[in-house]
Amino acid sequence: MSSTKSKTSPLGHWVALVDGSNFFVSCERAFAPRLHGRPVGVMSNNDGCIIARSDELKALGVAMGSPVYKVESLISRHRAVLLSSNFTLYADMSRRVNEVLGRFSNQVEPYSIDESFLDLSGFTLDDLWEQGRVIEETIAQEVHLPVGVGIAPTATLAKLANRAAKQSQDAKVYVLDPESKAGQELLETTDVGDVWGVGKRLAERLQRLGIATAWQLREAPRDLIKKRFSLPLSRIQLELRGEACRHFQPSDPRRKQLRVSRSFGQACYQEDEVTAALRQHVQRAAEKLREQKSLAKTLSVFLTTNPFRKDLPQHSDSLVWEFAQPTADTGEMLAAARKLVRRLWREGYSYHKAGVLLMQLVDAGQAQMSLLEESEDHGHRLQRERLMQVMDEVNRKQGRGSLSFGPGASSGRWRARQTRRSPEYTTCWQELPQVVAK
DNA sequence: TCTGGGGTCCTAGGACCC
DNA sequence: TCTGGGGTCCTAGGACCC
Repeated sequence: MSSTKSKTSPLGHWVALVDGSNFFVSCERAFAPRLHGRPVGVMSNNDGCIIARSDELKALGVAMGSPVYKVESLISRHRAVLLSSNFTLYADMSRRVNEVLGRFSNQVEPYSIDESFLDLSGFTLDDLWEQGRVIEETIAQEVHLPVGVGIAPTATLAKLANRAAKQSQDAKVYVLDPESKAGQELLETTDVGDVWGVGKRLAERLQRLGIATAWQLREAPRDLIKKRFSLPLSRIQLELRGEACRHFQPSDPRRKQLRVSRSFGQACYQEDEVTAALRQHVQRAAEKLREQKSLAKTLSVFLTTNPFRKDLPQHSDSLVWEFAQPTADTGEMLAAARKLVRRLWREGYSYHKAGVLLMQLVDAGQAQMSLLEESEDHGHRLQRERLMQVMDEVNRKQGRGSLSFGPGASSGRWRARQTRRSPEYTTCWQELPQVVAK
């Protein structure tokens, strides 16, 4: 994660990966003590499948991604709790974790909602163990979340260290020194498919060549890997050897594309229902775009039937719209999306999901406006920009969707089911936890 | 009845150019 | 009998991630 390719030394380059254990479930538990000690799961957006599991739920054999209807009887038999996902809460908890991490390093890279990389260069091996423990304890005390801390010379090794931390019963912290005996043993007992960046396909190809463990990948001839595989795997091999290839990313990179899509609560047969869903998605996408101060050159709309329903006719398609000029104007995007839906729509299919993608994003500040733009158009554009600002402001203060284009979105078949959502404990005044004195 | 959503990077191959 | 050889740019799709 630094560009220097120095050999590992106790005082060298160290990366920590801090990762929330069963993150979504732990966020729910932080505000609901009744959930401790019980099997708990968090469901995907449409209450469709399980996307987070407590240890107790894992122990019951409920797999990641299981469709809810398939495990429902098991759930009730064991008095397990399933909750709808509450991403507003999880995002806020994630922010709090990163706030704490900022005290331990001036290089913190949030990698996903539940994990962050930290630069811990300069510590000795002993100090690293201690530092890891302090990080873990501080987050437990201040944010009430359990985390695992993996520390190693490179990001790829830190991922493995993090796995080891989680597997050990009590520690929650693991420092991986790849030059040590213990380090070698860890790599020897790790399946190559469990290495970060080695998916199912690559793992199969590697196994056919007799490369079955992380250690064997590390020790494989460079030529073989370079010749037979892609650049990413070649980098992974170097990272396993302790040579950093992945570098710290700026703390808040602008997305290169934005997507908003949802499965419908119930299948939709009417074009106007799907259009209503897309209207919400476009507005949310435009909001995200303005949040990161970008403009989009193109917008794409897609819709699809339910691929699991083999008994129904299938149709899925997408179309791209190119704007005359890069834009972040919700109205302009809605108009484009409407035209695309009209062209995509086919009568007689039961649609299951629709979404919008904003692509070819450019920096709003540096966007090159057409030199031919008349001053009248320019005035109009500024007016629209102010309108968008006001809308964003209101929605930020009053809650998402308070102000929107077109009819309100409170109902409709496409609305996601969210039957068991927890309150927004930390981000909404109306839903603050209440303490009752007796 | 009921199966998530949102990203990134890389590569191959076509179109086009000289 | 003989039918170039590179470049660059773009896009679709694969693979992977959480």
